[in-house]
Amino acid sequence: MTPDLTHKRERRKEARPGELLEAALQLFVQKGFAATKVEDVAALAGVSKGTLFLYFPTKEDLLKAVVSENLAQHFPAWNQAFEAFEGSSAEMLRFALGSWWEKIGSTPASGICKLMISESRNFPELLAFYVDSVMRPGNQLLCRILQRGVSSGEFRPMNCDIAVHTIVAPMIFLMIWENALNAYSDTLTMSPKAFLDQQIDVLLHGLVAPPLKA
Amino acid sequence: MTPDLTHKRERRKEARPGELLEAALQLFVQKGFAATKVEDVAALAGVSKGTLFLYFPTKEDLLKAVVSENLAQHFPAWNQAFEAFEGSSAEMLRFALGSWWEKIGSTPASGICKLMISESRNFPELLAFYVDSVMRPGNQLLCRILQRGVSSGEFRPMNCDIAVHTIVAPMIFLMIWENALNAYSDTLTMSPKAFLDQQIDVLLHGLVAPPLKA
Amino acid sequence: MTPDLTHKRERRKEARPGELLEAALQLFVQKGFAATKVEDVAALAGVSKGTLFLYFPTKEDLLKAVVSENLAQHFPAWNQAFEAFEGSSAEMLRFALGSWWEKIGSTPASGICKLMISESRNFPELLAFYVDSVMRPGNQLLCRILQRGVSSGEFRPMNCDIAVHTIVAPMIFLMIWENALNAYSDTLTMSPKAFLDQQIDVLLHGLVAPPLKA
Amino acid sequence: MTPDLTHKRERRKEARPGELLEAALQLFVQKGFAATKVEDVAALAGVSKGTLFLYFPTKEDLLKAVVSENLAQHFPAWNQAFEAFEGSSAEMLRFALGSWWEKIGSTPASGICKLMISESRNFPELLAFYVDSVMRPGNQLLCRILQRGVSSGEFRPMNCDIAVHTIVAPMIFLMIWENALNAYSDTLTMSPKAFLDQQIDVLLHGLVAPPLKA
DNA sequence: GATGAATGAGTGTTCATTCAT
DNA sequence: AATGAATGAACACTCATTCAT
Repeated sequence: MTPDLTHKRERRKEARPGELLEAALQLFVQKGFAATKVEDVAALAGVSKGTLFLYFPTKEDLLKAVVSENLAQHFPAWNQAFEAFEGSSAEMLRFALGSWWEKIGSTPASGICKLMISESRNFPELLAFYVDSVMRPGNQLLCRILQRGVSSGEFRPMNCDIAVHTIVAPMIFLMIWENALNAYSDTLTMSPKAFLDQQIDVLLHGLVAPPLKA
Repeated sequence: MTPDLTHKRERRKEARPGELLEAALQLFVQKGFAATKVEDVAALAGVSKGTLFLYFPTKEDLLKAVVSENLAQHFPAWNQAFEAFEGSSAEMLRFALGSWWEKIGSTPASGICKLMISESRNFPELLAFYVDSVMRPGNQLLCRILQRGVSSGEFRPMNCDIAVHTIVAPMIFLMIWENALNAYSDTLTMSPKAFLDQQIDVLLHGLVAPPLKA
Repeated sequence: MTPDLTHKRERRKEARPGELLEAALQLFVQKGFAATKVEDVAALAGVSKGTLFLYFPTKEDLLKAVVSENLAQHFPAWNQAFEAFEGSSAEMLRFALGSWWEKIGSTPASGICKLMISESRNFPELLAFYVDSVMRPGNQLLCRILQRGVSSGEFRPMNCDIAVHTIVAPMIFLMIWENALNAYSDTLTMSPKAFLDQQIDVLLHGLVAPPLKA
Repeated sequence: MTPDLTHKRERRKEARPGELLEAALQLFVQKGFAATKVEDVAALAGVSKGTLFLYFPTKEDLLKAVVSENLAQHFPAWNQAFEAFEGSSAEMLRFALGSWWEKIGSTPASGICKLMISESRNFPELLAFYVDSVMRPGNQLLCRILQRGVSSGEFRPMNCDIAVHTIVAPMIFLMIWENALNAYSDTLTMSPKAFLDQQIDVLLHGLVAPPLKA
């Protein structure tokens, strides 16, 4: 009757793991790992409980897959962009944060951050994996941006390893805001864009007013 | 030594809730609410499972008590200190962060932050309570500090409601660092003090080097 | 023998609730609701504890199902039989009690009576349901039988609403005897049939000897 | 101050077991043995949980005491009344039921009947005790009344052992009515007195109208 | 004697995982 | 491959009983 039914089904079959991972990410971020039922994940993905176990042998394996599947394939491109960038270091920083917001911060992938915060101590290997494949590369990239600015004299001298956290903190803040506080959004509203803009401004120029030109 | 050990039982009775809350805070922060067994909380507090339920009718009530008991007796004193403070606004900001680090950031109470991030969506009333009794008062105090600096001309004009988050982000970052990442402390080391110092420096003066005096 | 044993699983699925209800009836009647463990019910039905909860969300729901499932499909047929009956009202009464004994009194369903007596005050809604679907219809049917006899002059005039209880009391007595006292059957023996026969005889003719015909 | 305080306290002390038994009877009848908490019994008696265990080593012992304490010291007097009775056997029957209603049926002691029905199979020794000290003596007394009537020609010949149950059934019916159905009293109303009167009338004279005197 | 804080065995209920269909 | 009925280990919570005060 429907000539492409078999085709559709095969497509679905191949899409299954992805749909399950998507559903799992959403629920794990929302309720936490322990409080999420595999049956709910399966239901959200539109399959039965048994099917989930066809693709992921245990709930913990599902978690691991959720984390590793969502992890930044972005670094190669970002590193390349860093090498090719021709503007000022301030512009580069602005570009980096903007790109991060577009690819990660504003997407469901930002939930991984909350997930790691919540579950890191229950799954240390997962944390190690996350540190190695996300935190360290990310910090290194930012560090290189800062050092570029310092070398060129655009930025003040600084301990870049520490200063990196100054850049990272508001990113984490935003991801937590999006994924943990939106339940209370009636009174807690904030425009991420406006926040990011002001944030970069403060980062670059500080809170202190410049001395009046004499 | 302690001559009134005769009333051991009664003295214990008064100490119990506190000991249980301490144990619960530790385990809830470490493993999350759902993954923590009430029996483990009781054992860590040195009592039996039944005893816990003598003081907290349900596990959820225990969580609520953990959050509310650890919250913000500090604001009255902090608000007073703000009124009485006589130095510059930059010094006031430094003082505020230092005081926060001493009373909260470096203590087990900092775990509440991770706890709220992890459980906010499962317990919206708890989040509401936290927002009302911690986040809002805290933001208001910081906002007033910023406005004081702007009014006196010490700080640049700014949207203080947004800028507050710039102050808060590294505080949250530190609390998460302490309570979520310490499992990986071998490679992730950071001196909170050094971070805070540099953080305030950047906040005040920005990353950009000042123009050379002509 | 049974060629369709291939669908064993599905056939079981349909049989499960019934088997569980049977087991629950037996144990609830024997030990009481509170003193019966769901695990024992499940074991008696030949399934695991978890399976029981697949069919009945709580122990209390199981109790409700036990009561409602065992109730009074008999009234339509009995009412019909009443309309069609052609003999004397004494014969009708004899027939009614005999039919009740056959369908209810001598079967496990008679245990519902003890169950209701024991649990009525803990589950008032259950009692309401029982009153509405068993006691009231039953009393009404008996009342109509008595009124038929009074109308025809076969029975003495009487307050039928009260007299009904005179018919019902020995029925309850028998059901209690069967379900509560059989543990002591060594010394407490009674032939229900003989009791019922004599009972009807007394009901019809009384204990008092008829005056000698002069 | 109050000179008889010590006296009062001693009186209370001696009254304790009785108050506890009274409370236990009420709650056991109301909720069943298993569903009754010893703490509730103690509270209803106005003492603490610990005190109850001072008088009754276990909950089961409390049940046993409740049953045995409430058991008929009435038989000696009743047996005596039987010997001395001078009226007709019909009058004697009427007197017996009236006396039973006054001393037992209309008092909290009637709850023992429901209690035995509910718990007999969980506590066979208790049932044995009840059968020996209540049921058998009671049946024997009634049996003798019936035989007296048969011997004198006042009653028709009958199998008294069976006929006894015909007398007993409405008594049990009344006790159950009082102790199990009163939760539904809105629609289930019945005057015990009226019921007993009509009951005796039917017992003596039957439902069947006497043949018209020719 | 009286109390009530403490205990821990016991029970209702959940849910990750298995496997016959 | 997909299903969902079945399982049973695990956990929150209860309550009879104990015992220090």
